Amino acid sequence: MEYNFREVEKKWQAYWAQNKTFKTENKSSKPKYYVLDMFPYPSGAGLHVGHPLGYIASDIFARYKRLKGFNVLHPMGYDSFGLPAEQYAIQTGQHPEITTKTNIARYREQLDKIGFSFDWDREVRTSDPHYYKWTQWIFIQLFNSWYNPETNKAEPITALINKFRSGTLAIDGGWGQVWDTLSEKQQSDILLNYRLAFLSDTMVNWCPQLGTVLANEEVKEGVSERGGYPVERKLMKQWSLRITAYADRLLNDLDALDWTESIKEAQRNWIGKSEGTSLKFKVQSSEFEIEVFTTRPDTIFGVSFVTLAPEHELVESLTTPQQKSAVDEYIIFAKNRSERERMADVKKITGVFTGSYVIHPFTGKQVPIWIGDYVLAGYGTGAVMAVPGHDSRDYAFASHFGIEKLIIIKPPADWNFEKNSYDEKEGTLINSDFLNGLEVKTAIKKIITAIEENELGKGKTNFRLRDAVFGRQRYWGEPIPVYYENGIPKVLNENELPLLLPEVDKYLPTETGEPPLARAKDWQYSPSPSERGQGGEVFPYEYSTMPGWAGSSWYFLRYMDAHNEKEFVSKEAANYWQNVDLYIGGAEHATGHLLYIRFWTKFLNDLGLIPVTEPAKKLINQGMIQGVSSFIYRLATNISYSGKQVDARCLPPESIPPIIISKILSEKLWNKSASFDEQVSLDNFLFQITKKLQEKNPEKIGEVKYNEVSPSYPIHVDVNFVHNNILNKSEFKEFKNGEFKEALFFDNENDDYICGSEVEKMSKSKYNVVTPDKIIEEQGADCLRLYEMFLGPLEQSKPWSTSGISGVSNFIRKLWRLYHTADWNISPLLRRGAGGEVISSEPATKPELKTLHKTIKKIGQDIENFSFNTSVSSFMICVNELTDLKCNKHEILEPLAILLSPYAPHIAEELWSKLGHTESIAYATFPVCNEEYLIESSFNYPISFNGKTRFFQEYNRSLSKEDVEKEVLTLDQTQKYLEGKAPKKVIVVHNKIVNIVV
RNA sequence: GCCCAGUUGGCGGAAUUGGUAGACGCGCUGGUCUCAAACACCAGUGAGAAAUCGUGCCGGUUCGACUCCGGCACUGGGUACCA
Repeated sequence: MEYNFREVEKKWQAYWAQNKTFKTENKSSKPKYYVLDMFPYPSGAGLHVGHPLGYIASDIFARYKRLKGFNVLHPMGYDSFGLPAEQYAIQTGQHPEITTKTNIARYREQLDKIGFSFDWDREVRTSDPHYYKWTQWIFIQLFNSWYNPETNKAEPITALINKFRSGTLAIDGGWGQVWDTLSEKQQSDILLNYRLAFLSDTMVNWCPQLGTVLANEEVKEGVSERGGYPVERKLMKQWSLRITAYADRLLNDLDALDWTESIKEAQRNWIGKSEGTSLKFKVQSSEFEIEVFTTRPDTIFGVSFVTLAPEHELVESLTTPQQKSAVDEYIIFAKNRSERERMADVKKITGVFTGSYVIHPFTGKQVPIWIGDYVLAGYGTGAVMAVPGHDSRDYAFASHFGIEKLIIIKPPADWNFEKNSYDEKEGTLINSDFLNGLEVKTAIKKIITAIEENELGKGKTNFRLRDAVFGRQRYWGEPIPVYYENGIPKVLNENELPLLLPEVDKYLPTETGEPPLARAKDWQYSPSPSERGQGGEVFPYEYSTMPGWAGSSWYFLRYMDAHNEKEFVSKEAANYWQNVDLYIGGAEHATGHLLYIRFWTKFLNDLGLIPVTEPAKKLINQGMIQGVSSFIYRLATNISYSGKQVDARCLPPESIPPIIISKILSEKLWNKSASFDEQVSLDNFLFQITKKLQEKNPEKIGEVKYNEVSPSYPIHVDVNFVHNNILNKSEFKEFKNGEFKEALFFDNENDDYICGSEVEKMSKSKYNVVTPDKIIEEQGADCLRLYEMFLGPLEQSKPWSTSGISGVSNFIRKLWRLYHTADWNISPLLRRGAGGEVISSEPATKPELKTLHKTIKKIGQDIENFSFNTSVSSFMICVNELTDLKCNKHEILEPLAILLSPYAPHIAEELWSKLGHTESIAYATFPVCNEEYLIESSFNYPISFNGKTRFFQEYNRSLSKEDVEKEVLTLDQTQKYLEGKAPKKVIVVHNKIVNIVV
C-alpha cells in the first residue's frame, strides 16, 4: 500500500483540531517554553512559500520542546491593520475590514494545511476591538507617564505634577513654585514636554501620495517603504512616543540578549550613541552664544569656521544686513530641497556666510559663522565647529567656499592634504597651544578638563535615535483615544474603551486635507453625566490613527491571556509565561518592530505590569525566500505602417501583434559590437518578421526595423506559465487580460520559447509569487515542510526552486515502506507497494541500534542548533541504512517516528497509530541517545608527520571524559612517540589522538 | 563611505569547530526491469592518463587549515552629511 498523504494529512489535521491537541494551559507542572513567530500581515496575495519557512522552523522547535516535557506556548495571529487593505478600499470602496477578514480566512486555510501546532484558541487580530482596546489602553498609560531620569524609569505623570507643585523640580525655564497659578492650557503644554506619548510640532516624513506621515523606519532611501512614493520633510503637529528616553536602556540591554550579532549591531547603529562635548562659542559683539556638539574636542585649535543648520534658531539674529538677502534666499532653497534631493546629491555642497563671527574660546581669534544644510537641525545642537583639516565634510565645505584649513594633527608622512582631510583618531597634536605633543586620546581628556574648568561646556552624550512619530493620517488603524477640550488634549477613561473605528463614506482625506476620520459622523466625545457631571457637551476626537507598529509592539503579551476582558494580560499569566524564549522572524524588522516591542516591554515593566524587561530571550532570523522572475523580451520595433514609420508599441494591438524575441537575440540587439555574422543573422531575422507580419496583414505592413536605442525590453511574465524556463504559450495567452493573445514568438532555436530569469524579492507585481498550495496538493504538507527545511540553512536567503523536491518525496515513500514491508527477500521491484503492515517485535541488532542512536543524537543536536537542513539529511541516511539492514523492528521504528514527528507530523502520527498507539504522538517523549551504540569498532586513521601521511589502525576503547583529558597527548609527545618508530597502535577518540602504543 | 554576513563540484548545500573536503539531495552517465516510456532498483559522478591538484585571491601560523591570523577581490543585506 503506497502512502496516501492526502487522506492521512486531512485525517490528522481534523484530529488535532477536534481533540485540541495543542491547546496550552496557563498552569502546568512542566517547565514553560514560549515559541513565537512574527505574525503576518494578511495580504491579498495569500501566503507564499517564504512565509512558512520561519513557521515550520518554530513549529519543529515547539513540537520538539513538547516531546522534551515542556509546557509550550505556540500561538499565531494577524497583524491586520495596515496600508494595503486601505489602498484597496480607496480603489474599490470595499471596507478594509471585509478585505482583511477574507484575507485572514485564506491565510488560516493555508496555515491549517501545513499542519502547524498552533494553539488557535489564543489567536489575536490587531484590528479586533477586543484587542485594540488594550493597544489604546497602553497608549493612555504612555500619555499618563513621564520618564524620571533620577530613578531611570517611567512614572505616573501625577508624580511629576507633585514635584512641580512642591517646587522640587523646576518647570522648564525656571518658573519656580507657580504650578497652581498656571492656566490649564499652560499646564497641559508643559506636561506635553514630559509625557511619553505627546503632541508636538515635529519635522515629519510626509508622503503626499499616501497622504500620511511615516516613521524614519518606514522611509527607505527617500521613498516610502510601501509603494515607493517620494517623501518630504514637513512641520506638523503630531503624536509621538518618547522612545529616546529609553535609548540608553535599549542599547545596554542588548548585550544580554541571545540575538544575532548583526541585529544587535543594527540596533546599536540605529540608536547611535556618541559621546562628546558641548562647547559654547561667544558671538562677537553680541549677547548670543552658539553651542556646538563635538566628539573631537581635541581639534579645537583647528576650527576655522562654525556652521549652523538652516533651521537653527539664531540664523536670523546673526545675519548681518549685508548678508540678509543671500541668507534668506538660501533658507528658502534649503527648505524646498526635499529629503530625496538631498540624498540624491549628497556631494553637492551648498551654504552661505552669515556675516557674523564667533570668538574662539582659546585663541580669541575671529571665526566666521556659516550656514550649511550638511548640518542637521535635529541632531546635537544643530551647529558644528568646523575643522576642515580633520573632518571630511568640513573639508569639502571649506574647499568649496575657499575657507582656511588648519592642520593640527600630524598625519602620516605621505598624507596629501590637497586631496583629503586626515580624519583618523590617532596622531600627535601640533599647532595647538597647550595640547602640542599630546596623543589624540590624551588631548581629548585634557581639553575636556579645560573646557569644563572655564565653564565653556561639558561632556555630553548624543543619540541618533529620534522620538517615534505615532500618528498616521489614515483610516485603517487604531483610533487614538484622545479628544480635545478647548484645544487641550485629553485621554479617555479605561471604561470608555475601546474607542471604535467609525464608519466613513470614503477612505480618503477630506477636501480640506483632514484625515479620513474627519469624515465620520459624530466623531466627537460626549461624556456621560457620570464622567463629567454636566453632560451635553461634545469635544472633537483626534483624527489620526496609530501606525502599523502599534498593535505589534505588545502582542506577545496578549497571547498569554488572549480572552481577558479586564486586563491586557493578567499578572498570573504574565508571571507564568515571562517572555518569549524563542522568537523567529525576518531580519528586516531589526530597527522597526524589534525596537518598538523592546521599548513597550520596558515601559510596561516600569509600571510594574509585567515582570520582564525584554520581549524575547532568543531571536532567530529566517532568511528570505526569493522568487525567480521570468521575463519575455518584447521587440520595440519601428514598422512602416501604411507608409509611416511608427513604434510598434504605439500601434493598436489588433494591427500589430506584440513581437516576442528570444533572450539571446535580445542581448545581440543591444550589443553594438556584434560581429558581421551576427549582423547578417539579425537582418535575416528582421526579414522573417516582416514576412510573417505581411502574411497576416499584407496591405498595411512595410518594412520592420528595430529601434536602435532600445531594441527590446523585458516584461515580467507570470511564473505559473513557465516550466523549466519554457513558456507555456497557450496559458500565456490569458496573461494580462489577453494583451499577448496574438503575440508572435521569434526564437531561433526551436518552437519552445525560453524565458529569461532573475532572482528577486517575491512580489505580486513581479508575477513571481509561488504559494505552498500547489506543493501541498501534489506532494503533501510533510513534503513541503521537509523540503523547505532541506533547502539550506534557516538564516540564509535563497531563491525558491522545486528542483530537489523529488528527493524529499522519495524519502517519504521509503519511510512509509519501512513500516509496511514484511518480506525483504523479494526483489526491490516487487517490494514497491508490496507487503502488509508488519512490524516485528524482535530485539534490534547492534547495527540497527547504532543507526537509530546516531540519528537520535544528530536530530537532538540539530534542533538545538537550528540546523534543520542537516536533520533532513540525517533522516534520509537513517532510512536508507535501515532499509539496507531490512529492519522492521518495533524497537527501532517507534523512536524513529517520534524523532520525525516535529518535521513531518502527519506521517509520524499515522505511523505512530500503526504501531499501536491511541494517543497523539505529541504526547510521546523524545528518545534519549545511548552513546555506547555509537562507538566505532575500527577504521583507518591518518597521521601526517614530517610531510608523510601514514594510516594507522584505530582501536576502540570506551573512555570517560576524565580518561580522555588525562590521556590526551600533547603535540611534543606525539612527535616523540613517532620519532623513528612505527606505532603499533594509535588510539583516537573523536578524532583526537589520545594514546599511541609504540 | 561605514557596519554586518557570505564566497566549497554542473546545482542546493555537509564537514563533529584544527584531523580522510565534497555528507545528503538534485542533475547527469551506464545498467536491471519494460514492447517502449515513466516509476523503481543497482553502479558511477570535483579535476587529471597519471603523479598529483583542488574550499574566491595573496601571504602567514601549524606535523596538519574550508576552519586560526594579516592583506585583497567580489556578492548580498543594513545604513548614510549624526559633527
